[in-house]
Amino acid sequence: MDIANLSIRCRMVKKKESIKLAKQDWIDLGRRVLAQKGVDSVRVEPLAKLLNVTKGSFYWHFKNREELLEAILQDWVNRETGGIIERVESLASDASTKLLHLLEIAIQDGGQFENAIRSWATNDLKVATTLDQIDRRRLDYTKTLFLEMGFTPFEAMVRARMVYYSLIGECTLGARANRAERSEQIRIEHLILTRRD
Amino acid sequence: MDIANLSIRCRMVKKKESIKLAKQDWIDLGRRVLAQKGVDSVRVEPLAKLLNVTKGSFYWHFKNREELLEAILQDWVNRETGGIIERVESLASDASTKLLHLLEIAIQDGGQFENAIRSWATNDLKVATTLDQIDRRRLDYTKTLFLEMGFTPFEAMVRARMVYYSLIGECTLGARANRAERSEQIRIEHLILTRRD
DNA sequence: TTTCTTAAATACGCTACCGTATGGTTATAG
DNA sequence: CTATAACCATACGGTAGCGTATTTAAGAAA
Repeated sequence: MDIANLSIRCRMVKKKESIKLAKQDWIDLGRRVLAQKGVDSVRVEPLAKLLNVTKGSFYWHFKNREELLEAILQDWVNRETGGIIERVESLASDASTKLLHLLEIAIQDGGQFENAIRSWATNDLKVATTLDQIDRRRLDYTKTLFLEMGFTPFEAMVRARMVYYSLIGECTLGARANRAERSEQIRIEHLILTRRD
Repeated sequence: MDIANLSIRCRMVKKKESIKLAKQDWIDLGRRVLAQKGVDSVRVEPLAKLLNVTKGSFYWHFKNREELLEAILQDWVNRETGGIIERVESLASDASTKLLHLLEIAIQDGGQFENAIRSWATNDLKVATTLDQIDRRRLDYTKTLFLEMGFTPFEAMVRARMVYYSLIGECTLGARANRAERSEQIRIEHLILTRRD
């Protein structure tokens, strides 16, 4: 995943016969750079170079760099809505199985993008509150699963946090181990978290 | 914890009668800025301003910015060695109690510094491998605790990861809740993780 | 006191990036 | 066929930060 590969012009036809860019093209590229290099690397001139245009283009679509960053964040929120939770809900009926699916499918892109957002959030209050809302929503959902299993509210919350910590941890430490081992690990995690006194 | 408060000259005597800086002074300040603002904010001229000197001083102590960053990382490794693990070992005798202490004392500064290192590691291979070694050491230690409790190696490893994920997660999501609730949460986590079939 | 060493100031050139102003090109509506 | 809007290039002035070269100051050593 070289950063050079990010420069693929979407909607390009031939060699010199390029089509006009749209706002979304900048946002998409910005999202990838954010995921790989962090916010501080999302800069307009380098982005323009990757898109094979000059920044004249950028400043037609955006007021300034800040506006792009906001757009990237908003774009993430939109993608997140209707994400994992909905997919899990559509896959199973009982809470325990839903939890298992949650553990299985949560990590998709290795969490690079989420990590980038998290570290971005430490220096930007707006991002922090946005991320906090997402976290809360996911935690609440996970908590309901444990509530459905009959745990008390407090026990459900603690377990929900442990699930969420596991998911974040997997991203943070990077996907380790092979598929088979990971699958077995998930089975045990699921067992530990759903076991009663 | 304003960043302005970082500029306190250590080893300053009077008002204009300042003593020469040492390499460590730059490293200390660099570490704090790293924790609060991330690697990309550890820059020599701003640092110099915070220390009330010019960068002429910096380039006497360090070859370049890179050398400071390496020093900060190494400084962290040194501090880490002889850190939490040793303290836990000195506090208790049986594995289960050690685990409880580990859950209690692990998060100290809110994990800001560790978070900064983790996000730094995504863009720097040397940092990544260093961090990986630390992670491995901590995971291995936690695993031995579960082994002492009689779990199988695989079960011990999974549980060790869950512990470590919880610790990282607490840092990542930021210290939430009050002391009492947090204490109760730890008690339950400990229970969940040590319970057998 | 003179000399040597360490620490810091000053001045400089250089690069990366921001944002603006202005003008050019292309597609398309009338 | 022309006029307008959308899109982009070019050129500019400005700031922040890197690293170097040279000079200055102050304490230790001689």
